[in-house]
Amino acid sequence: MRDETRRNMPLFSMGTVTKLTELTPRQVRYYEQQGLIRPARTNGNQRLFSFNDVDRLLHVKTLMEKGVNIAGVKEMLQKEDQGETVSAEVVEAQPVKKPEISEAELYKLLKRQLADPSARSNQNHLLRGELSRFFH
DNA sequence: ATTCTGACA
DNA sequence: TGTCAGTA
Repeated sequence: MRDETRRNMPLFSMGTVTKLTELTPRQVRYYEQQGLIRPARTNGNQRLFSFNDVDRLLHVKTLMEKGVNIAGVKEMLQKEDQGETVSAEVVEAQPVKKPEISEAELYKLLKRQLADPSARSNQNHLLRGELSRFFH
């Protein structure tokens, strides 16, 4: 199947996403309300995030850490969605380059997560299960 | 055990 | 944003 299709495949649970992004569930839900992401839902109304969602979330995170507010992040992601390049001062913040998280970076994150021994018998099994579908 | 929505001493 | 409540 097409790569874009794979990247939009609903795979991850809230728990997995919060561990992958280091964001709190509160933040993830809030960003969704702001229209920054639109994860799919299970029959039980549970969110199912795609690779793209995680990617965007990480993007949002780095932007916010640079002092950009929701309005600013919203504008930047919106323009990037339109294919435009966000260079800097559209917002009341610091100059933002091109923090677009690369797939390589995302894979590294996932790999570390899967290999992390400190995270004892946690839910790596869960993550593996979710990813197995992606790598099918 | 997890996640969800709504609400605010 | 945190957090507690009452569900599904």
